[in-house]
Amino acid sequence: MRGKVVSLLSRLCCIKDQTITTLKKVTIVEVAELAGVSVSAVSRAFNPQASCSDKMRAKVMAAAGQLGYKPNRLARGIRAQSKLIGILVTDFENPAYLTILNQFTRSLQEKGYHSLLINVGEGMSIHEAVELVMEYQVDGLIVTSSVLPQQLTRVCQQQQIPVIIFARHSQHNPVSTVCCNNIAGGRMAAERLIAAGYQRFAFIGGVEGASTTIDRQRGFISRLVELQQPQWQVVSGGQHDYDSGFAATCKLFTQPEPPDGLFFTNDILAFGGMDAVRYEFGLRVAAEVGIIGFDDITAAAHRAYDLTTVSQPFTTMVEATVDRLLAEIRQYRDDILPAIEQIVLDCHLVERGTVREAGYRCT
Amino acid sequence: MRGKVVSLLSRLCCIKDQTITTLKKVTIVEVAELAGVSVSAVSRAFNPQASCSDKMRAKVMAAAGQLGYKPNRLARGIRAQSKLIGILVTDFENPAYLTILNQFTRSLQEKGYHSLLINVGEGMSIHEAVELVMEYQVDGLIVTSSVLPQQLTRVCQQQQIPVIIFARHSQHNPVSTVCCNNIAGGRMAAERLIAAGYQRFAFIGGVEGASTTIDRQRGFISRLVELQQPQWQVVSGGQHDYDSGFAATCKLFTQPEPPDGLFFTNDILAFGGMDAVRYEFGLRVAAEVGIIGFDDITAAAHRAYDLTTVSQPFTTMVEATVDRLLAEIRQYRDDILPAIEQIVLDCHLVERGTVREAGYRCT
DNA sequence: TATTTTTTTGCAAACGTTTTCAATAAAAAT
DNA sequence: ATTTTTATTGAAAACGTTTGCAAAAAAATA
Repeated sequence: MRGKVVSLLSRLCCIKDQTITTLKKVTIVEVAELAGVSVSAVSRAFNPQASCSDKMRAKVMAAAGQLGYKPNRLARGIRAQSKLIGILVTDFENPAYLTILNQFTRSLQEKGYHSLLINVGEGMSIHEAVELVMEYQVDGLIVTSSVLPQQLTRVCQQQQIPVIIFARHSQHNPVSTVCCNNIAGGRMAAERLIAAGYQRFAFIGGVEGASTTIDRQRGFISRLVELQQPQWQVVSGGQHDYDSGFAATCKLFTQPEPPDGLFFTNDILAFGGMDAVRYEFGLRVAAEVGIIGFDDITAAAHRAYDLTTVSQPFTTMVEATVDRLLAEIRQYRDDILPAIEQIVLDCHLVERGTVREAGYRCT
Repeated sequence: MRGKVVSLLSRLCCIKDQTITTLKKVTIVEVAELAGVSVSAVSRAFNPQASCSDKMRAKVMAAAGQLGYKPNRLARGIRAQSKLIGILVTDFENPAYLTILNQFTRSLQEKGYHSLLINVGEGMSIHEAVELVMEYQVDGLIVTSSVLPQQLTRVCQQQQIPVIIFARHSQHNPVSTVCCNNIAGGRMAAERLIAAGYQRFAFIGGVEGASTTIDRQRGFISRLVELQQPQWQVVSGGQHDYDSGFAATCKLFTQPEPPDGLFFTNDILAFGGMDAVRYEFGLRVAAEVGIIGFDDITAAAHRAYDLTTVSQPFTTMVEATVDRLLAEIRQYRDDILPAIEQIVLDCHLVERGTVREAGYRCT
């Protein structure tokens, strides 16, 4: 670590004869004493659903305000709800997840919940992550971009902790999921590329085995086959990043008969592929090679890319996830076993500049 | 919300005569009973620093394992540490913050702490955010890309909650900070652009008033002045995003004598500016217009941008922040009042393709 | 072996809330 | 005015841990 450190000798305030003056934490009992009411009254005054007269509430709030009382949510959490939602994230490469995190945290906050963010990856398996959030007594769990082993969904169910899988689906696992119609998205891409008259197609995946990629590929290929396109291939970049897209595309274009209609499983890969096409092979994007991505991240609209892509309705997906999660929390509280819901939202193609116009006839 | 919902009627397991079979949560007392020891013994067995014989620990762990016991961190938190760190984030536009969040969460997890992520913005003022994390009894607080009102630092200090400001500094506020040497970064940019022979300079800021931007601008301009450059101007994009950079640059290039050496306060703005320069005005980047950004985000290395930029040492900055925060937590625990440290780390210029070679002489 | 020191253990009291239950007060109905 | 119903309150028992204190056990010393 290079750089310099400026150390200020002592704080401006709160020092008195070398000892620290700490403000003792004010609790519910101090408030009760000052207000001249019982401890339970104070508790009720702070809980909207509890039975408490307006007069009482006013008296308590006055005392609380005077003392600067703030409830201890940990203590509350050991009897009542923690108001904590665990959010499990694996993919920190795709900038879409910053947008998604923004929306999750905001939406949860609006509804009085807060986010315990867990980074699952090296040093933290999904198993450990689930155990961890359970130790924190979360009221619910959101799993993004990965899938939960069946054993873990069972554990959550037994503890009555609802789980929603975001942007993945898992057929054999009894758990609610929210994702977009990836198959339809793949079909749109195929149709658009065919309409533009491209003839040799390629699907470029990222991490192998992701349900999203499998669906997008399936949709893409099935539509190609339906429309009698004989020439297509499927390759995998390995990772969900720019370099993987770049490298996979380089490989494609050193073949004897390179493709001319490329569909990438996400925008980042598409950026890599596009840059390989134009800068490494000197081909004209759209005119000679059509490119479609998936996600519609912010940078897809940048002039440097101007990427035609299948847009995922992230905002509605997040909203649906939060709504569903809170609904399941309520149901568990009312001793109803929530049904499993697999919510699939429509995606749509955003036309930009990386695919030539439909109706193009090659000579 | 458009799309379809598939509802599965009932879960595969855990249903029995229309009622839910819940696994009662196993607590420390069940473990104690099974192991035939006291409750406190179990507690100590789970706390590494507590005095507990190996034999006892083994016995307890066996019983705990058999019952599937997991400690309740909320209950623990009301007497001991919560192991929760509040992370306040305002900027969800800049993809750098996804990287930063990745590193913060990972680093904290490695050290046994976990992240309470708060989205401060509309609906959640910084004031509310601080109050909120205090209600959750966080052991420490990290504030990214914004500055804390002095009143709030005092509150945290009184409650013995250490705070580190990340990527900002505040002179008049007694709080530890970690950032890079933004002034030096600005000077590097000036030197490099001058060396390449550009002559009319512009600094393009984002949100007004950010300490980082002020420093970068100050460093840039002061070096221009030192090297006797008479022509420079300062403009502000308003936001920290692509469109602001694009728009600000368009304005610059509709002046009678547009600049030819551009320094943007971050990479996203620079992307916007660069795209304006080449696609809107048809100028050649580097050859005709030099562009330098700040941050060195992933996309700066993409071939489509290949942006020369001042690199912030995010990894070391995060590490320094976490180290310092945990050190202050220990100090508070040992009744030492932590000193205020302002850690400033070196940044460096990453040479890419948006500035022509040094030594260029214009005709 | 007898004594001192150190380590390990259990008991019981916190920690700051919520919640059940019964009692009281207020309102509504007779 | 009396009874019934409903809303509000307080006392005390949870909730699942940690921790101070003292007793007991083990280890070290004489």
